[in-house]
Amino acid sequence: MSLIVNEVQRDIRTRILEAAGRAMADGSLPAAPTGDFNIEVPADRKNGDFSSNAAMAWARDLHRAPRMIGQAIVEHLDLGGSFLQKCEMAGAGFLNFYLSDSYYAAILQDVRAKGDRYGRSDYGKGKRINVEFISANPTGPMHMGNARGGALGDCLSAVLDAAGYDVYREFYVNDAGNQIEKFGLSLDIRYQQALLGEDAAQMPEDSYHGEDIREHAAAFAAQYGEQYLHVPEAQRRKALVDFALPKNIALMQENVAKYRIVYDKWFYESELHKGEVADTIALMQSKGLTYEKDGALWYRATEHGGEKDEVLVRSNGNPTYFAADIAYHRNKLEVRGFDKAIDIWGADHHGHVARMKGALEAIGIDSGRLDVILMQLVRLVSGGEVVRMSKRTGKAITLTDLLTDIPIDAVRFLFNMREPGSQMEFDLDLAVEQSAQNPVYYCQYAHARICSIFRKLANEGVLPRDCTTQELERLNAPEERELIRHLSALTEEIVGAAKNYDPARITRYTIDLASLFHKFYNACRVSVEDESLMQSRLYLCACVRDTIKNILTMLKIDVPESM
RNA sequence: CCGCUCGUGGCGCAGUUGGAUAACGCAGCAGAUUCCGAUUCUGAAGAUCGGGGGUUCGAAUCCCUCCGAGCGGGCCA
Repeated sequence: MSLIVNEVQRDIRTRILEAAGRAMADGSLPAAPTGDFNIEVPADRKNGDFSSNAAMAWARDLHRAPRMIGQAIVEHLDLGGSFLQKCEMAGAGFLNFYLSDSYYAAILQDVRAKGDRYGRSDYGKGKRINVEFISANPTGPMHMGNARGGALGDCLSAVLDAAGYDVYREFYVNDAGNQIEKFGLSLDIRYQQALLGEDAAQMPEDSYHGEDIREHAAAFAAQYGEQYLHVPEAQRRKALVDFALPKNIALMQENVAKYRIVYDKWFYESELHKGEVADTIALMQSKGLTYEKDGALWYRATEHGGEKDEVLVRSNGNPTYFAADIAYHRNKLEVRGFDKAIDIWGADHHGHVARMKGALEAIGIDSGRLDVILMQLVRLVSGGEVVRMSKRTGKAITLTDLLTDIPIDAVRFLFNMREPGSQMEFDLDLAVEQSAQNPVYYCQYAHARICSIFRKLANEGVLPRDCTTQELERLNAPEERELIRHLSALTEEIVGAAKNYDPARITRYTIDLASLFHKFYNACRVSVEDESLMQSRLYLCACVRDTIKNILTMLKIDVPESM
């Protein structure tokens, strides 16, 4: 990856080292081995475009005051043939480097040359990553946690893809185990109640009490009448589950599609129960990781960092969710051979993380290959107050409700404005607002405004043309420089978002880009007499337009040319 | 009781492997502009970075401790 920003940083590093070498050679600095140092972008632009702490970092190695070392480096520095214009020492010994005009022109030419690939990199080196997200229980409607998980998981996947990973999106369908039995039981009782009256059967405390269960049962009763009342219980429940589960899964797939998420795979837990769960349990037994107690099979978790031992197979013979999950992760990392698995879970599952990783280690899989992103829950806010129930249905707000009320663009963007671990509020009023207050609208508007400039000038007979480096170097107003510097940071920003599993960096980057564009727009008129300057500014506009388009397209958000 | 996550102006939040005067937006105050698309800009004010200790040239960031919030600690998932 030949990023101009990275090249300059590497260049600064070698030039500092060369200068230090010369200073040591002529006795300005004592000759001694020196440690590591940083090149960074200072928070305050007054301190240069790049800054190094070399003089401070070496103070101890060389037994000299930081400022004295810095002075010697500056005096021996050779900036010939670089994008660097000058270097000054400041503060406690910082070496501040200033970029030359040619750097800014080079950035713009780079953006245009890369076109719709600008921002992409090969940082991830094609490593295969499985990102599993949403993975809602198919026993009921999807909720707000699934909404955030969907926006986060899909945009994170997009970011990882742009950073050069081979990304595989996966939805884990828990269509087996305890909760399915509970689902069948709940449907069964509602079915009997539907036909025989409310008193026919009692719903246990821990069954599913949602209205959706009643609706499924009623639909089933309407279709089959009483014919299932007199068959064995197990057969009746199976028929009910076979009736309702596909409907729930279909609804999930419908919602997910509306959300613009395309999964590479819907992985059914039931597939694992055809052998892999048993194999995994057998593997654990063969490794001596288990023992029997009270008729159940236990895993010695305490010997692998756990706080207490865990049940793998219940005394009734059914494997636990934990056992299936071990098999599932073994499937991802060993059977299918992904380099890495990323799971997005609700924060309430955090207790499961250490258990899961411990179990992977115990069966010989490097637990570092599993990363779990814990996501805090979301509260919906409207009119400054927390909203719990849907106004229309009077029931808890589902993902379906959200997607019918709020534009998908807003949902995808706004759920990615905070890092996953922070608990956030989702402002329903803001999400539908068509104004600069709404961050998505603000970013889309910047793009539309640029398109409008091109349209207007085209009507006047002005068509954009290529610009020479000298022309682009004329873009030296502070607003133009800020904007170009921000453009140059995109690739690094995407890599940073990938490294930290935090797509919020990209939404923030885009807001800043739009904001810097508006500042430029107000300070520097594009349509001016000076043809050469106008073309340079059009060139900059095109770079901003294409960059916004690249990002929004990456996040699967509409990029309107007018609005 | 134990464990995990988190505490940054009135509100919402940024702060990368420790770096320069803790950034930005909203509300509010004073003013300018209202010209390519419904704006935008400038200035002032506002923070003991939850409290206290420690590590060092240097801490919002790392360590300890206390306070507060949220969530966990099932043969639930």
